[in-house]
Amino acid sequence: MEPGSTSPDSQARQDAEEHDDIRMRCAPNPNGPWHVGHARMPAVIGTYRERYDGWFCVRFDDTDPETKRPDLEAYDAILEDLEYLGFEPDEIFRASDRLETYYEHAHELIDLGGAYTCSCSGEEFSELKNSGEPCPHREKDVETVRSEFEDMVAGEYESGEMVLRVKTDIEHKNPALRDWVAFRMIDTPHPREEASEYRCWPMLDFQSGVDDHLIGITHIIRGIDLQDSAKRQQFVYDYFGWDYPEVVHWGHVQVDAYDVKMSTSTISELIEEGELDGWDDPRAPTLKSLRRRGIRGQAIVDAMVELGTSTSDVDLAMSSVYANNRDLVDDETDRRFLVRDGVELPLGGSPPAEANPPLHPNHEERGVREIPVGDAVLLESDDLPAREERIWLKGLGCFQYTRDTLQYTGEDIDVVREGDVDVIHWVPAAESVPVRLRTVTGDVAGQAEPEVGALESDELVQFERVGFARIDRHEDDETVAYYTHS
RNA sequence: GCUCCGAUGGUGUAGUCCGGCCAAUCAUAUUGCCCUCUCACGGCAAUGACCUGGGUUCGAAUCCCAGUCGGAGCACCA
Repeated sequence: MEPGSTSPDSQARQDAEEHDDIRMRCAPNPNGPWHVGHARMPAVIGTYRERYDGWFCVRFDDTDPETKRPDLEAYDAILEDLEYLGFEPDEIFRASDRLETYYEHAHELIDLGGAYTCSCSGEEFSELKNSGEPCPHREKDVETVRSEFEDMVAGEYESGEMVLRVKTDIEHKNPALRDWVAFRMIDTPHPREEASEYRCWPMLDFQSGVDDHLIGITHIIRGIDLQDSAKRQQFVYDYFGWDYPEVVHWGHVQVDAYDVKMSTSTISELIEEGELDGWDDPRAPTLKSLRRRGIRGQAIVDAMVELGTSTSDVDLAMSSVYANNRDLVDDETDRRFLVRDGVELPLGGSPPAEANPPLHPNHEERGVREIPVGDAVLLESDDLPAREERIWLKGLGCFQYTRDTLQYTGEDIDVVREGDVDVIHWVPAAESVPVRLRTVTGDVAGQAEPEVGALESDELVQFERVGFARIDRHEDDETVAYYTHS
């Protein structure tokens, strides 16, 4: 996979021929459940794994106990999100379990003359670095560096007092690559008990670079924000005589259809403030939310794979996820009636006592619904007929709106086929069940046909002329459903 | 300031490496028609794009240069 490649298929196929094995990793920072954008990595590497008989692991890069402090619940939340998408990692690592390994490699690097301890303040060093000048610590002898690094590992420095830098090229034309920090001191204990005693933590470029080699990663995909990482890590790989994996950088993903910014910290704050109910609030652009809305993980995965791996930023249209999902569920989803903000109209003219529309128009063998009609129905306000207008109540028959009453005319379906009578959905005013439909833009109240009150939790329905929804639960006074899409 | 990277319809993508088969693929979206007791599913059709300017060439979406626009890094974040 060469940088700039935009053809996942042809590229990966070519790569598969060059390597015995395709080994990839997904390296999340466990700071919360995943938002929609996070699905891209597992979608792509998971699909490649299946396609080329490869391998992938999840490696939690949790090496900053302070600024990017890991959330203990996020480790499992992320694995659940992964499962929802339909993938199981071949192996799971936590960087915070592997500190000793990083220390060993740091020692090795020091002995090779590839690193030095430095007590410059960030500001001081930055100034020197920007003018291409080495700091006085760069020429320390190996013995001193080794002993100072051991003191770092032993926790004998405070945060900010000492770092270990990789000796790269202080005059490199790209300032981003000059003598970068490999280890620093952090006073705050890691939230994981197993790692809480460590104070000397590796930076991403060191940790990730070492791990990618040790784990045998052959292909790395990462964001353009890390486009200098490979060049930085190359210095370490050169010291150790390692070959760097193939790298692809891709741009950021934006998702339309949401008011809420797709950012873990933003969503987290909104939940904190009570603006959102939780990570699975239908208004949140998270995987937990899509799951609760009844969207199949596969629909998301397919949409993500279609985005490819271009280095430019891309917009994911939720409509493409919805289109994929509709394709997946339409055939097996039963139809039901739901009337939002219903307006009650009395019936006259002795209509049938019960309506029996099919559960699915393309599958009559699945049977019919039983909807008692009663003396009055609810219609959506947009569907209200004009005076003397005829409408066809779906599954029931033709009615004419006369003197504030819907009078049954007993006409047959030909009036619809002739095209001058609109077909609309309805529910009985007396026996319908209250429904709260939770949507991306907020909750909507409605009434559904009686059988909806007995549907299993987790069942998907299509409310005719409204859209798909997942039955979430039945509370005392209402059924709660999550709107999937139209 | 220094350093990287990118630019095909509303969105995503194919084609770019190896110039002609591209008056540009497919999907989605939108619109219209057909089917239908749903504004679902299915079928048909329409709309709609190679950032700009130079250069090389018989020929450029594709190669070269410049510009414009956009993104990213230069953290003791990931």
